[in-house]
Amino acid sequence: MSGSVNKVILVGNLGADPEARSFQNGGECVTMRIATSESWKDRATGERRERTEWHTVVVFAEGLVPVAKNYLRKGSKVYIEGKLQTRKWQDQAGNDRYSTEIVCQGFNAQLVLLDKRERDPGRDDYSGHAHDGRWSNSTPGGGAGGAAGTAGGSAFDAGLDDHVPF
Amino acid sequence: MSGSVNKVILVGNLGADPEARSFQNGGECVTMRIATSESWKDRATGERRERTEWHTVVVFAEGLVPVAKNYLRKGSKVYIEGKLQTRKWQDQAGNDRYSTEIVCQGFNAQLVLLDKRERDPGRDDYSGHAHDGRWSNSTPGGGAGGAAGTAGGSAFDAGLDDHVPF
Amino acid sequence: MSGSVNKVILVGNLGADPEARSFQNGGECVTMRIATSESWKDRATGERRERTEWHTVVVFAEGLVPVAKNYLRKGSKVYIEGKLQTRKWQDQAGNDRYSTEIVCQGFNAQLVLLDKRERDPGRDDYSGHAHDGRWSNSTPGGGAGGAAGTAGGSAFDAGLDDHVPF
Amino acid sequence: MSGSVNKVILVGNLGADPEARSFQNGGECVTMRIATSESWKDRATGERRERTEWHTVVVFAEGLVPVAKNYLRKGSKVYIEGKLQTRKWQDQAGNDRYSTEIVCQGFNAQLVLLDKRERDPGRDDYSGHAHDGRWSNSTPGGGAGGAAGTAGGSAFDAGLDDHVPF
DNA sequence: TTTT
DNA sequence: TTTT
Repeated sequence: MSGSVNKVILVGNLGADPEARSFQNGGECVTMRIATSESWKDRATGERRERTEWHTVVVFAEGLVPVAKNYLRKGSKVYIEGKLQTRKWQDQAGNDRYSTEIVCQGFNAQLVLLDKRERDPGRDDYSGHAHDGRWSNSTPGGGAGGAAGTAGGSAFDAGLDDHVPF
Repeated sequence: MSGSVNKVILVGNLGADPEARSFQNGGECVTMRIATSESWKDRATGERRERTEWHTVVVFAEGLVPVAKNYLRKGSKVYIEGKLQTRKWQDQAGNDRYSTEIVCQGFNAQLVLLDKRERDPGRDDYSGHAHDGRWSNSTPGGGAGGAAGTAGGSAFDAGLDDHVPF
Repeated sequence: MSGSVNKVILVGNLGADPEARSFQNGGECVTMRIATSESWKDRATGERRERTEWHTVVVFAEGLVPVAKNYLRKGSKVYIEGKLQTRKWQDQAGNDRYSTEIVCQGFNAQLVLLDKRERDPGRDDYSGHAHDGRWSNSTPGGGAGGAAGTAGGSAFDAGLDDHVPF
Repeated sequence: MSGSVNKVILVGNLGADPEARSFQNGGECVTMRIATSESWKDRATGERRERTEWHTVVVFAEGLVPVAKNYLRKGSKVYIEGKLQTRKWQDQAGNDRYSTEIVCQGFNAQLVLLDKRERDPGRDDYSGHAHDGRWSNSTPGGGAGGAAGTAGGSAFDAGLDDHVPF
C-alpha cells in the first residue's frame, strides 16, 4: 500500500540517559524513554489532575544516533519525529507479546534538542535529520545537484548549483 | 509537565469495519484497525519488499464517533490524528500486559475520510474535528465570541481587513 | 471539500514580544513573529551556513490568547500548531497584495511553551489547547459527557479496564 | 538556531496540472496549487458555509519531482509534507513583494498520492520520500549500513529479536 | 485484517 | 483553479 503515512511527533523529556546498543554488523541504535504529560481540571472535584505517558523511542537513523548519544541526557527536552512500529516477541513462558515503539529511522525521522544546555561552540551537530552523518555534503534537505543546489536556503535563488548544504 | 506534545498522524486503510462500544454512562467509543505500509527495494536482491504495520485506533471524541460509525468501513482510507496511549491490563494468568493505542479524544483529534465513496448529498458530516457534534453551530475552529466568531472561516473578516502584518 | 488537512507545526523563537489587538466586539488576537532556522555545510567551501525563516503567527483561539499574552516574550521558544491562511489586502497604490500567516484558531490549534522560565507556581495555564479558557473544567481533550468525560485523562478509566483490544 | 522545526502538512486537491520547470544546471522543480477547505455552520444563519484555501507547493526533492510530474494531475488528492518558505521578489514597479510557499525539499519532505487512479502495474513509484530516486536501493528509511540496513523494514530483524524494551 |  |  503506497498511499499511507505513519508519523509520530513527540515533545517531551527523557526519563533516563539514552542507552546505546551495537550490532554485530557494526550498526548501532539508541533507546530512550520519553515522558509526555497532559493536565486538566477535574469536572467533579475541580482539582487539577495530570497524566504522564511514557514512550519508548528507538533511534536507528545514522545521523541521529550520535546526536542522541552525545547530547541527550536524563531530563533533556527533545522534539522527536518517527514512526510507530509494533514488535512481536516471546516471554519466558513462550507467550506472544507485543511492544510498540517510536522508531526514528530513515527519511522523515527527526530529533531536535530543545533545552539550552551547556554547548561546545566548536560543535554544530546538536540536532539532525536522519542522514546527517552519512551524506555530510548534501544540500539541506539533500536536494543535491539540482535546483535546490545553490540556493543557500532559498530554493529560488536561481543558479543554485554551487550550493551544497550540510 | 506542561510543555509536551503527543501526536500521531496516520493515513491508512481499515482492515475491518469499525467496532462501536457503549458505556454505562451513555458514552460511546469506536475501535478500528488501520494498516499503513512502506515499500522499498532490497539492497541485496534488488527486489521490491513491503512491510505493513497495524495500528489500533480508539475514537472517543464526541464529534468523531458518529463519523467513524457511519462512514468508515473495511477498506476505507482515512487520515487520523490522535495521541499515543499505553494501557495496562492483566491476562488470564494474572500477568501485566501493555497495549498501545492511538486515542482520538479531545482537542487535536481529527478524522478525515479520504476516499470517494457513495455519499448522501443531504449529509455534511463526513469528517470532523473532536467536537463537531457538540458545538455544531460554532465557527470553523470554534473560536466563538471573538473576532473569529463572526469571521465565518476567515480570521480577518471581523474588522481585520485593514490589518497588514509585515 | 471535506477530506482536507491544513496544518503547520513550528518550533521556534519569538523575535519580539507578542502584540495583542482588540476588536470592537470584545474579541482579541495576538500576533507574533517566530524564527526557525536550518543549517548545513556548504559543499564548495565546507563552511557552515544557516538560513533563518520568519513566520507570522496570529492567535485567535480563546484559550491560547492569554497564554500568548502572559507568557510569551521576545526570545521565548514555543511549539505552535495552526493552519495556513493567505490574506488579500490593498497597498497604498491600490494594488492587491497577499500575506500568508499561520493562524491558531479553533480546534487543532496548539501552543506550548518550551523554555524553563521563571514560573508562578500558583498558575497552571502556561500552555493550552484552543479552548482551555472556555471550557476550563473539561477533561483533557474535552470529551465531556461520555466515557472520556469521567476518564480524567485515561480513556479507559470509565469501565474500560476490561477492554483488551487486539 | 538549531532547535527548530518548520513543517507543513497538507491533504488537498490540485487545482491544475503541476508545472515542471528546468534549471540551467539540469535541476528541475515542479510547482502546483493545492486546495484545502473547511466548512462550518454559521452561528447566525445556521447555514453551512465553506472556505477554500489555496497553497502553492514547490517540489525540489529529487525523489519527488518525478512522482509529481508523472502521477499528479488536476483534481488529484495528495498528502504533502514540506516546509514554509517566504521568497522576496520585485514587481515591475520595483517594489518588494513576498510570496510564501510550501517547499518540498530535502529530508522530511513527503508526497503521497491518495486517490485510486488508473495505475500501471509495472510501476511502483507512485509516491515517495525525498530521495527515492537517488538512493533507489536503500532500505525503507534509508538506514543503510547499520542494523537497519539489513532489516528490510523491521528495525529489529538484525539481532534485535531478543530485545525487550520496557 | 487493509491497500498497491 | 480543486474537491464535497
